[in-house]
Amino acid sequence: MTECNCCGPVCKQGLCVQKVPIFSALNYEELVKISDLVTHREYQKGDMLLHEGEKPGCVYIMNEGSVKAFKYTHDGREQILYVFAEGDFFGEQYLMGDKTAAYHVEALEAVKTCVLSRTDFHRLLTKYPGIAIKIIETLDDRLAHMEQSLQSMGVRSVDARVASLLLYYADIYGSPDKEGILVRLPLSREGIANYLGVARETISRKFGHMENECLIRTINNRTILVLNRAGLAQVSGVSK
Amino acid sequence: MTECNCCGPVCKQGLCVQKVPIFSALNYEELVKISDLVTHREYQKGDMLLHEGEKPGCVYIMNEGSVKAFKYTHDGREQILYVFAEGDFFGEQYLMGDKTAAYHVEALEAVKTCVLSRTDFHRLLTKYPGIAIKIIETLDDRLAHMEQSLQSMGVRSVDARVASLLLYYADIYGSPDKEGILVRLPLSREGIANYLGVARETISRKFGHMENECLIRTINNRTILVLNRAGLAQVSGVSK
DNA sequence: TTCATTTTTTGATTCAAATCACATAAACAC
DNA sequence: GTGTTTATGTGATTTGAATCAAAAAATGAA
Repeated sequence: MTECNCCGPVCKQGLCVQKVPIFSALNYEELVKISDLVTHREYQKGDMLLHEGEKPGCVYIMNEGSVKAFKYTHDGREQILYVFAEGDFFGEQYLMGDKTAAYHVEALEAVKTCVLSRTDFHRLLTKYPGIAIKIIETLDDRLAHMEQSLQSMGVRSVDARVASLLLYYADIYGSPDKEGILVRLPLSREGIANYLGVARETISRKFGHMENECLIRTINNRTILVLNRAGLAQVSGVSK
Repeated sequence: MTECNCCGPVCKQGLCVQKVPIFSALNYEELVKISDLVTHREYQKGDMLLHEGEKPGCVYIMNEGSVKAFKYTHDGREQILYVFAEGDFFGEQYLMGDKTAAYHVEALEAVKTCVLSRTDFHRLLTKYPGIAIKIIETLDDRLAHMEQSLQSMGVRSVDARVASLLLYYADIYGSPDKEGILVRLPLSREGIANYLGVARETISRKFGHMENECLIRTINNRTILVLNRAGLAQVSGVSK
């Protein structure tokens, strides 16, 4: 990890905090004030931003790149809980009480973050209730997403879970292409397996099966082409 | 559902909103003010408080009894997401944007709630940032709990999941007894199955197995005695 | 109490995914 | 490029939980 000096006049011009939805309620002047409170950090792929059990004392706001948040299960496997990308934030849990981080956070690629100290963050919330409300909204969204995941995990078939994850990635990371939607996956097969809580081999087999059914085409390890979005949606919604 | 008139001078004496952790940052006068904004509702077992897809326009604060929040999966099964009891709140998601309820909420027994309108709630958040911060904390806790559940669902064996749910119930609903911890379960076997996302029969078998191992004793359909807490913890933590 | 209804338990069978054991391919460093 | 390492794919087998089908208990009402 390296402290970068991208801030100062240059950054304020671009106003990196502008990217962050939780600050969207603020006007330009307020954003400038917040920029002053923010420091920046850069990480390489594989670097740890946070370890489970630590007490970081600051909020991380994702500026560039993506990270995975995960825990190890008792039998030593990695369970991925979130992938955070540009505009997402994490670490707010530890600012209030004296809680420690509930998961590890590791860079999936080169990453730039904006960092706000515990005290500054707290002060901001008190001064600008709009930010707090934005955060509540974001947390509610995240919660809704977790609820959705929990529902998938608990009840739906693995086929459905894989299909619905692919649809989700297609929506957020996909770009239209002549034959379908080109999707750069944020995670490897193994990562996807760890996220869905299934075996790596199972993902291979499911992808293979979907390819036979002409729902997708794998381009390389990190890229797939969604050929039949409706078909995937069918699989994701109708458990067989 | 019936509107109750328990409020007025009598309620203010008892100050029902006092029970609610999200208002714990406030002083007595502030609590009294909020009491004025709150209306009360009562429900019978089986009554619906909220339907998925509705836009209720108010926050529900649990005063007495318990409710389950659930969705139906595509294959028609019920997936329970939460059991809310005294002091919990829900419905805040719908106050911000124009979102609709993400789940059904049904009374598990006789229930009393405090209800705050969308606008009053919003006004409170803006006026008392402390409440917003409390809510952020609560949502973070809830999120942490979901993360935990998601992790269990995805990776841990069913034995471990059952054991960890029993431990959780023992901690929040249990009372010490000469032989162990007496636990009144908030859900039936079927409810537990729907919460964990497994078949009802599987819960029966797991309970039976745990009884053979002298970890628990079933008293009746809704009550169990935890005989060996450490043993349960062992099962919950060590996947075999 | 007794009866009816609902909930739970138990057994037999099926099935989907995990695991194990490699083969193959892709990514990366030099 | 070549070789090395890491990631992915495939087959054979095992396994744990779902499902199907009744039986037995518990609960609730009259």
